[in-house]
Amino acid sequence: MSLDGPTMDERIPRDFETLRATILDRRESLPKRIAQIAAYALDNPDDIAFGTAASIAASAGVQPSTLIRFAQQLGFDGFTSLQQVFRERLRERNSSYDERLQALRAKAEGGAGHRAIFDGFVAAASTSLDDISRTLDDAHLEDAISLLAKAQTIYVLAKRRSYPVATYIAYALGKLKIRNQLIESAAGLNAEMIAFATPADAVIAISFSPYAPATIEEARTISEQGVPIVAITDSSFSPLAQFARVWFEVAEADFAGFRSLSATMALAMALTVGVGEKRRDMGRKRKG
Amino acid sequence: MSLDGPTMDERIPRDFETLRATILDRRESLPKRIAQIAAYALDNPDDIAFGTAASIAASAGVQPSTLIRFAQQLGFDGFTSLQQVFRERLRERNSSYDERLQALRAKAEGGAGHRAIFDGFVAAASTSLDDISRTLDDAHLEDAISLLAKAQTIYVLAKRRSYPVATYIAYALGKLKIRNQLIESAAGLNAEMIAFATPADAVIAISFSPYAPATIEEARTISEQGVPIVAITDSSFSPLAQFARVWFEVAEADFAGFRSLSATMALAMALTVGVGEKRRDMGRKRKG
DNA sequence: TATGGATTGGAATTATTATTTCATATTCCC
DNA sequence: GGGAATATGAAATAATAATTCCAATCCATA
Repeated sequence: MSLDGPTMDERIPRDFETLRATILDRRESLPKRIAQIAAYALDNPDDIAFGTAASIAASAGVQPSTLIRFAQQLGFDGFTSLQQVFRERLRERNSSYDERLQALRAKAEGGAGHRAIFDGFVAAASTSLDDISRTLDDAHLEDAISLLAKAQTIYVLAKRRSYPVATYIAYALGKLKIRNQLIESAAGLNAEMIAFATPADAVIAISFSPYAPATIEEARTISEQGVPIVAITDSSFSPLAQFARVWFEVAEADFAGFRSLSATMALAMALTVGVGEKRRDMGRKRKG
Repeated sequence: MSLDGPTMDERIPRDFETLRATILDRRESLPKRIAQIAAYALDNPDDIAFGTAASIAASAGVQPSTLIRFAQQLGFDGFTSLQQVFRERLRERNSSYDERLQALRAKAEGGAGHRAIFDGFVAAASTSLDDISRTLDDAHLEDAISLLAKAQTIYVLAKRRSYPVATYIAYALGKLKIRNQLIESAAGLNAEMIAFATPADAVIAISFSPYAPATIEEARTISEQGVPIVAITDSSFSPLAQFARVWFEVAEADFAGFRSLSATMALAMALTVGVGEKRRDMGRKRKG
């Protein structure tokens, strides 16, 4: 009475991720040889995309007919339509990292419309991330996190272009329930705010060339009070570097006169969440 | 005497880059139809990798036999072996990009130290950028820029996690000498600020789930005043979307509970600089 | 351990696809 | 402008690959 078959309303997977999920889901209930080809398909998706039914079957150690049964069991009408999904997957994943960046840059430079601008910013952000993940020094990261984790209050100091990073740090520290103070210029009370900082506190200062004079001045003042500073800046000649206990050099790529913030943001978040984690560890040790 | 043919020592390109160079090199000396398919091949390498001789030929506007002649002229013995090169390219480039991100994610998940946290944020940012550059709709971008370029004042509305983006937009608009107003909560005068906005202005509103109620309320008020809104949000169900004239869906990857901002930042910068450019064009037309 | 149903292997068949061929058109050189 | 060499189009042919079919095997159940 019950008539199974392709006319049933079982949805046939159109994209690779759905297909993968479907296969994983049914894994247990599949016959031995079908399961064998299913495993092969998930392990060697490229082979499915490029091979012929015969070659794939041979590699997986089954008969071509089994491969077709596998496809049909998933709701496709044959191997060919199953293969389409595997090919689509390769198509959609765009070029290798380098090719991708090259393509973006080319589009950004050659292209006419506003899409080119967008591509330019994406390329700049990618380049910056690439760069920082290669150059970041693990030891500096550890040092900075230790230093900040010990602070009673973390002051965050940044102006102009770096200010968005500062606000994100303040937001994240707040969510992690870490006492912090964003030094903003709005009310003109910076000097007073800074005066409260003691050597038991710490500062995250962010400034890039051309360095906002106010940031540098405030960093000087605060370091003279004996408050340790973690600096994020763009060169070892940066005036910030000389006041800092630990400092990071972050090279952000720019486009259309605006530098990316992606690398700085990633570092800022790592510092923030790192401090949060360290604090939890310290709390546990003290109690335990 | 001179015996041309496949036995000559002309090297047949085995990898895509060599092939590309070879084609570019001979471009001038190729017959019309062969040149036509050569151009098509370099412009649509994916089609060559997956299509059939007939389908490719049709897309390129030539006969299948021409496609084969093209392959032979490059030293291959037929279309099939030429196609191999295009397939190999897809295979290789894919693994490199995937492996890259997977490696980062693996390090982030497996790694012990704080470096793992950092890698996690870099991976999240990369993924987000990757994603947005695939999904961003060019037409929406154009619409949004046109709309904003016409505005007398651009209001920027964002709270909490989105606030850093808003501050960067405000900074960039300021540098481009475009009149703008950041709607901040500090002084509690938001309602008064918003009341100044007219239909001749425009708003960039940014909010992600969980949507800050204040942002939604302010967006509603301002849209009821007839001020057009460009929204950046994370889902078509977002309450922001319903008030917006144009809206962008940006899916940011997250790590350790904090979402990346890299994709949103890239989009924000593209909008800002796009508006700056459009304004300059408009000014030139009016004068000329 | 017999029996029915599901699963599998392998060859036969059908379909699709690459390649070849040949007539026609175009180009280039004398 | 004429003729040879080259290039192109279109259909015929050859090759390759997908699919189907049926007999053999396996497995669970009575």
